[in-house]
Amino acid sequence: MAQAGEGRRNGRVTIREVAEDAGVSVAAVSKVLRDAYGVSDALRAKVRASMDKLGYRPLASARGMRGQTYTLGLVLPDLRNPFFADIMTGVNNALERTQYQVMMGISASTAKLETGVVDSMIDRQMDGIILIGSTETRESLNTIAAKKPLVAIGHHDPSAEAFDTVNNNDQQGALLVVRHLVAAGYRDIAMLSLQGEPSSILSEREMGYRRGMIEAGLGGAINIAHSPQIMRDVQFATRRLLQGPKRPDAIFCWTDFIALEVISVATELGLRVPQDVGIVGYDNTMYCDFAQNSLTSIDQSGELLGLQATRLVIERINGRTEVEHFVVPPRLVARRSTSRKEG
Amino acid sequence: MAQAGEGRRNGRVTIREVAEDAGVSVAAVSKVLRDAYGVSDALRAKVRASMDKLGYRPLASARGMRGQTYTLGLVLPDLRNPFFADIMTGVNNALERTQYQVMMGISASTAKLETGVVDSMIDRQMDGIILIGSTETRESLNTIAAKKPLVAIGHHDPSAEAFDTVNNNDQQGALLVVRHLVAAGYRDIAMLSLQGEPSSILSEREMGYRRGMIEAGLGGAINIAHSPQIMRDVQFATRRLLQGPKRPDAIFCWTDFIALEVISVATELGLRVPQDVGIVGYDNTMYCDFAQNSLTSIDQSGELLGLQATRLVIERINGRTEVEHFVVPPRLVARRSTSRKEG
DNA sequence: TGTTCTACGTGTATCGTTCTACGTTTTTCA
DNA sequence: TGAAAAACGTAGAACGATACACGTAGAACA
Repeated sequence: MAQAGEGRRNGRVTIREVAEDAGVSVAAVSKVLRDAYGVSDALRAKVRASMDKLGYRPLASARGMRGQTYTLGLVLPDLRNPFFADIMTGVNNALERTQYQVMMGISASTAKLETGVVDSMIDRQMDGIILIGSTETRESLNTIAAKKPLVAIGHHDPSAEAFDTVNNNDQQGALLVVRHLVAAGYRDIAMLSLQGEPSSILSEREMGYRRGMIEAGLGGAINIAHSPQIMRDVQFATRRLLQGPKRPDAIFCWTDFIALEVISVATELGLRVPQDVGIVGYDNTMYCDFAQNSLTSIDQSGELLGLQATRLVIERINGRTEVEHFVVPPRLVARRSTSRKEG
Repeated sequence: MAQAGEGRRNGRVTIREVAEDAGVSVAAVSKVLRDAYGVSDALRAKVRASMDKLGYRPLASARGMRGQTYTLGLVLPDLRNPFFADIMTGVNNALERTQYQVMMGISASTAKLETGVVDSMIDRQMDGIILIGSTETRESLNTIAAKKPLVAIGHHDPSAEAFDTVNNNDQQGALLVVRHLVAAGYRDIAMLSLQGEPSSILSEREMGYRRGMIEAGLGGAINIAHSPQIMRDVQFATRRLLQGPKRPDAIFCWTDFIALEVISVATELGLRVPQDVGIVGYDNTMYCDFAQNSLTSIDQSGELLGLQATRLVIERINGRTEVEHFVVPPRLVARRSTSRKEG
């Protein structure tokens, strides 16, 4: 029914045409658009009717010039870890009834790329930014926060003032892992952590691991290996651990899919999981539940994290300035990969 | 050393300040920015120096008002399937040396959400759009293509004129699967396909499966089950297949992680893979290679698909109007989940 | 009836970039 | 050496939505 016709640019209807059609001023239409103060119900209805009739959609670029773009930026470390899908579900749920849209970018877990993605989100006038697993320094984050409302998921900095954080208690999560393994009879517990730019999540998990080991009187067995997120390197690091002089009888891996690879390597080396070696992951992603994996893992409620982060960033867009740090308790989900008894 | 100072809006440096600093006109700076015709090397160097000095970054909203935003939109069906990470790698490689940035959205495999995401990308003036696994009709896609350069990955429509497509030959892929299974001695081969809005990829794969079965003289054993992408439903559908009156001795699953769940259910039912039942996936994602899965799958070169799609969309942005349909041959990667001999 | 207040509408300058139309300088070639 | 063409640079008007500052009508109060 596009009777508008007038549309010059790509057939797009402008706010002017809506105003004309509804017989009101351009500014009145803008107010309806923004749910701003000073619009009667009658006028609102009239304007909405015209918008529907003409199929009007506000142009984000034009809005961005003076106001908001109603876009949030979400930066993921990578697309291979299904844990981020859980976070995304929470974000989408939080955005359900708002007029915000989320756009995602990938940082590939490097500060350089992350900076590039964040800068380009700022250039694109995103109203707020959610950063998952950031590897940037606090100063960088403060710089970003000075420009846009910022919430970091998976970044421990409880004294940060300029941006909010949303986390599970990673140190406690790692502690739960060690306690669980010790209770199951494992003693030489190694940890396989991520090599690369320092991340506060990982140092928290490593700290929790150390604390747990010391608490159990196993301080002498502390053994942290590091590997990049590349399969070849993970295999290499795992072989080194399992074929070394003092073979660990359990490996705590920093995330699930690394743990799955470790199971794979252990199996190929002729070791039985969980009898010869117990394996634990982190994030409790869906792959843990498959019978062939049955991987013990830590659940950190990704969906809740995403939901809270979104709430926080929108609150900041709406003017909140006091900082808020949200923390979820982790929960251990025991599966076959650590059940020595039944093995 | 931000000597600009003047910056009114959020301390942002504008093109005007760059021009002033470099002692040239605003339009000259714009030309440098766009690599446009009519700029001497000397001027270009001068302007670039000023941009670096002031830390200037063009504002996408302002660019969008008259020109391009240098942003591509990439729509993924979901974040749980690691196959899309491969495509993303290809996209990023193709964008390496350009000034384009990619922003991702999620369609959740439903036409309604997909439309919402695409519309919001058009509102945000993305210069081009890449759609993965679209479930929309050809008319919808034509409507989008009328507004923005469009490339569909994983959407078979060889007679489409308004947009390009990039695919692997899904029918042949499924054919390879059936031939491989038959050669390995399987006969009652079932297929587990996706339930939901019709997708051309799946109908191609189903077609290939049927053709393969008929070709092998197994037309009578054709058996296609459908299940949504929800674990509970996949489990239910798998049990129904494996506990039904005529138990298949092989199951071809439409994507890898569904196949992994099928292995899981089969194992829990006391069936041995591959002896009692052979399992095949599609996409050859990294999980296939894990020893505990060792899943036979079809490789469709996600990285290449992403690279080509990006090339095509940029070509369209630069003016190409003739349609191009790019097809990659699929390749079967045999693993233990179908090797009956050694089992 | 007049005054003040409040709720609601409107006109228009403005945001930062692109790009057209034109002006000026340099090069080419007979 | 002169004319034409090529190369380069500039001014300033758009683009579409926002939000400020203002205008107006009606209610409340005395």
